[in-house]
Amino acid sequence: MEVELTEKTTQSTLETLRNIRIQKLNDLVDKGINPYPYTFDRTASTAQLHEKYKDLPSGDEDSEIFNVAGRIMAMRNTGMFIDLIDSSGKIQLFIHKDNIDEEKLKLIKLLDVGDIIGAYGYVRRTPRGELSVKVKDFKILSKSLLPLPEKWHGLTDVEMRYRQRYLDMIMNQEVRETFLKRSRIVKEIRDYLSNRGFLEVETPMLQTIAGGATAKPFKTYHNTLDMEMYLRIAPELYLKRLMVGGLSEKIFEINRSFRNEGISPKHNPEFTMLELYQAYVDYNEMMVLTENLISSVAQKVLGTMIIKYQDKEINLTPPWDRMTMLGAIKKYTSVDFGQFLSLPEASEEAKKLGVETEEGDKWGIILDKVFEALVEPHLIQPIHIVDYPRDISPLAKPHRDDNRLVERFETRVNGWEIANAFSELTDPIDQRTRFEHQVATKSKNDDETPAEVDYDYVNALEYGMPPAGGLGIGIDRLIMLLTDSASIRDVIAFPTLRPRGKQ
RNA sequence: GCGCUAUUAGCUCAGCCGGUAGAGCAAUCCCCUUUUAAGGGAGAGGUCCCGCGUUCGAAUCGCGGAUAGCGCACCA
Repeated sequence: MEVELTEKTTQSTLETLRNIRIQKLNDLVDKGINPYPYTFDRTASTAQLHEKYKDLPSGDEDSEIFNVAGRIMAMRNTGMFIDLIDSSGKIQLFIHKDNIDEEKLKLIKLLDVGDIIGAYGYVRRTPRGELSVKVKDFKILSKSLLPLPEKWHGLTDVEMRYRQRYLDMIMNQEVRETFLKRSRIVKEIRDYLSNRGFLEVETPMLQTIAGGATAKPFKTYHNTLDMEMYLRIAPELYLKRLMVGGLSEKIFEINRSFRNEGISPKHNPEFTMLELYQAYVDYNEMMVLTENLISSVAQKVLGTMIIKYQDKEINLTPPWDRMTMLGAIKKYTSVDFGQFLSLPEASEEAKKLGVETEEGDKWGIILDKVFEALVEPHLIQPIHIVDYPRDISPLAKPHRDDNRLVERFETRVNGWEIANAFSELTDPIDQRTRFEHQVATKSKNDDETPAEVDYDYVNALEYGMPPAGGLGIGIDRLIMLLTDSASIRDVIAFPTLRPRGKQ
């Protein structure tokens, strides 16, 4: 089967390069070689060979035969030396006329950088110290038709790195490492929780009322049911229904939520969250769990609890500091908002500190704004900020000692909110009142507060939910910290981008 | 959503007080053959992001648009 060349009067350079490779592909077919065969019996990874032969002296060779496979990243001396990469690393292939069929040797002319090949041979370390596979035979496993980016500078164009992540991964080893770490981090979280009796569950991403957080949802539509639906902004209300059901005293979910909001180095429209609930404990237990979980994952994946993020050093060794929200504000602004109970007073004090507030801002919102502007930037080392204003926390139990507050904490690392947890509100009457109040006082341009009360959830609570601690952790941000990534797009393989007209 | 910046060969980048384009790598052909960004030689490759304008003349100046990065706003 011959492949037709692109018929065009004006060929772009890329089309020309592609056509040359298609010609090589046709030459292979003419020789009876399938350029896209089915299998290859790989017997060693490049890393395994480097490990096995790390003490092999320069100039020496072994007689054991291996099959390696991977992508050609460079060819030197007209193909006599080939750099081959696989997922574990890189090794040099040495293809010399003394070791290989004359016919096979000619095939090298039909190879290109980017092709995936399998090679058969034994290991030799060259006099210059490079571990190589001395190739007796090789097989083309996939003919590549498009040229890879330049070998020295690689692929640096950020847009192309995100749009064509596969190229980014081929060209940039550290990108592969980041995503390998991402996978290991998520696995360690699962293992940590499973080992402590947490049951992993899945709850709906398609919801009729997007609740469990304050955020603008994505809207979508179900044809057969003929109704609008929303992509979830949080799994919270469904996970707590499972707590009512008593499926397990400890449950967790790690999966995507979606928020129809701005995109930034710390925000992607779809992001991964861990949420967990544990019956019969309060938020104090969640603080301990948070720091033990995160520090343990760091230790397992990175081998240390002291991590570097950009130019900072962050020590994740538990226990972590704790400070009340009011206390933290007092520490960094010298203003005790606990004494400014009335709205006008609080607003006035915020203004004095240079924090803009808006008409209609509640006491808790003013506090939150002051906190974000003046306190958050100082919180580089891990810290639990404890006891939040009641009016920004509709799903948390009232504080047992102060009715303006709820039993909620947010864990800050590097100034970012990494975790958010409460003593979960289980009082159905209080919950109903708060939801109804929320919906009733929702202002016109507020597209983040749910438009209707989730009475089904309130109904579930009326059957009785055990007292419970609940915890949410932003997985992407945690991975950013643990992989020293500056942008959330560096830890999400395919971040949300506008489509391009042409590629 | 607003502001700033970027967009030139497949890739990485020069060129920008206006005179219609260059390099390195990759690719092609030749030479060489134990290389490490292999080396030597030759030739080739472009809607300078798109559109409109100013001008005798625009990659370069102006306006509009596209996409992206960063900052702000919103949020995790």
